[in-house]
Amino acid sequence: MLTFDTPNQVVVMIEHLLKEKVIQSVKDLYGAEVSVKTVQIQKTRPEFEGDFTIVVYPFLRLSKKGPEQTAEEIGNYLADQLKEVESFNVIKGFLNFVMSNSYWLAFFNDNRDDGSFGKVYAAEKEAVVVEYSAPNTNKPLHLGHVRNNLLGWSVSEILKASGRKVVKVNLVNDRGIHISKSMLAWQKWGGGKTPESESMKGDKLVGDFYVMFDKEYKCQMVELVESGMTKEEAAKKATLILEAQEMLQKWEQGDHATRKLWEQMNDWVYDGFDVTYKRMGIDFDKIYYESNTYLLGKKLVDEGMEKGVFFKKDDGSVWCDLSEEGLDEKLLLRADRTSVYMTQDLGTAQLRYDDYHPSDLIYVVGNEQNYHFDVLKIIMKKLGREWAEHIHHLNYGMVELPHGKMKSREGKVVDADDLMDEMVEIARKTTEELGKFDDFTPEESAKLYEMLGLGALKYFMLKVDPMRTMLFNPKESLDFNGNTGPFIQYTHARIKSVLRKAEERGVSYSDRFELPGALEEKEKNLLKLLHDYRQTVQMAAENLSPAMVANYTYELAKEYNQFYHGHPMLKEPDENVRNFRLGLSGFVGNTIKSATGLLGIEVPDRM
RNA sequence: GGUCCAGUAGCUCAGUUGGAUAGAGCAACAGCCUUCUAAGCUGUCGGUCCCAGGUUCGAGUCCUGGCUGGAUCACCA
Repeated sequence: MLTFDTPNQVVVMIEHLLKEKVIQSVKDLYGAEVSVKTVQIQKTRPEFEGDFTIVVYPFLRLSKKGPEQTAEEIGNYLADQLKEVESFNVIKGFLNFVMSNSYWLAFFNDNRDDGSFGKVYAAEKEAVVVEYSAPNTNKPLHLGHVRNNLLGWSVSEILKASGRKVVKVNLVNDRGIHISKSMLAWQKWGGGKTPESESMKGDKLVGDFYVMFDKEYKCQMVELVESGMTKEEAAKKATLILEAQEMLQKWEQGDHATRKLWEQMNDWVYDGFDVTYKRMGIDFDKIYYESNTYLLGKKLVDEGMEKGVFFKKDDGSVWCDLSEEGLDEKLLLRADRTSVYMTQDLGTAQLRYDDYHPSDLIYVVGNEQNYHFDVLKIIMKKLGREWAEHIHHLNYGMVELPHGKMKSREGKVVDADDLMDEMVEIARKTTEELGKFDDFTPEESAKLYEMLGLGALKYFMLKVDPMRTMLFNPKESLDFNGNTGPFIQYTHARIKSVLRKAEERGVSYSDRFELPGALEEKEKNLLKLLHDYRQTVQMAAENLSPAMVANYTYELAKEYNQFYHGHPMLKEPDENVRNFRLGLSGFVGNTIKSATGLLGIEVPDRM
């Protein structure tokens, strides 16, 4: 999705070297040019001997020889020229290279203690702006926001680790007709209730009034329909909606009392959101408020009128004609001059561009808004903003529940706070059932449960490709075994435990190693996986996909557990082998910590 | 109806720009704790990669057409 403007020089990998040599070998052997793209390098499948594999089928046209012979010739060429290549074998059109032990050992020795292994912090000058969360001030955060927040935060961290400068921004949807609804409900039926008087989180209190409004509004509509109105008429004529509209206009005119109420209720909500964000572990570099940007949006609408790209209808409403693009007409300003969603987003996009002149603007927003972002891009381009080309909509699928969908207006949602509570509670129960660590203080235990519960939740949400609609089944999703966050956390704790024991026994394993003999299969597998980490981070950044990091981390943890099972360390008599395995464990531990860090998952030293 | 997205084991999901015999976890069943953490490891069972064509040395992956599911096409945000 994102392309790298500056090729990454810091991460020079053996794959690149192999590629270059293959291109050269084809040139020298067959006198033909091949592009970088046609050279495919992949990891050798476990059932064959080798570390890297090159597919030679694409070169047969040039060599005018059979696959085996071509592979043999290229293999000889590379084995001759690269000291890192130990040997090679050919199976059909597949050329498998075995890298030398000294290559793997050098990789191991050079990187195992590097705390920033796999990450590249050579920041570009221009930032990438990532918007996520974008809450609505009258709805408490729910399951959908959880996916959004985790995705946005993690994508930002991954981009940073890949060498980009990132600005994390939130856009608070703090104005509009929906806000008037909860304000009106509070005025009418609130009886002066406050978060303090009710001992409630502010966002929950305001959310309740929003639900209350909707309920009463529906009652009014039913009455009107019974008195002979059509449904559409009733929806427009109900006194509650008329009052809400009047309130919105008062707000836009800056009416003192209305503004004051609005500020007070918003403050309640922000206090509530802060608690949720903090617990979730996400943060922002900058917060935009729509109440500050919608006026800029209106200016852009005026600009569009002057440029003749928008037009006005008889009632005074302003529209943009998108029929050339195969779309409809889009409303930008109501007849009463109040702004709509698109107006605000035009303004925020402009403001954000002016603030940072970013190379890319990423919007983490659900896929139900694909149309909105298509339109946003088109309109910005019509206004002559060339940078609109760099707007990316990172859309993600909805989170569905086993029994139908969530409906926030009816209050049928999986609330983010409740969900976190539940996960942490399960972590507590599970740990207690396993009978672990009676020596933990209550504070230490609480911290561990929090880590595990949230780790399970985060991993569950992030391991799935963002594009997919995912199913959240509370019963099955809250598992702590298998492909889960706690499994990875457990692996880390296990590694730390061994290293702790080694230290207690005074075993030092910090030297560079010269390993006698060959690496064992599991050891080699681990080295290969660790070797992949840098590439995984880069790919995850390009694809804006935390799922790639999550799945990589699982593979690594799984491979380590297999290694752990069959390879003693502290009891290994050969000191050199023992120390190598301890060093390898440390390397894996560091990498797990680094990778989970990109996902916002903390790993404990004991569990 | 138009547009966009998805469809892989009973369930939840992996599957880097097309590459070798499509992989995990859960569930089910059978094993492994006096030995560095059993939240682990090993094994068994489980597949028409939605269907049909096409492209080519090669298709889960690309193209076309269907089928199924979801989203969207608001003076809600």
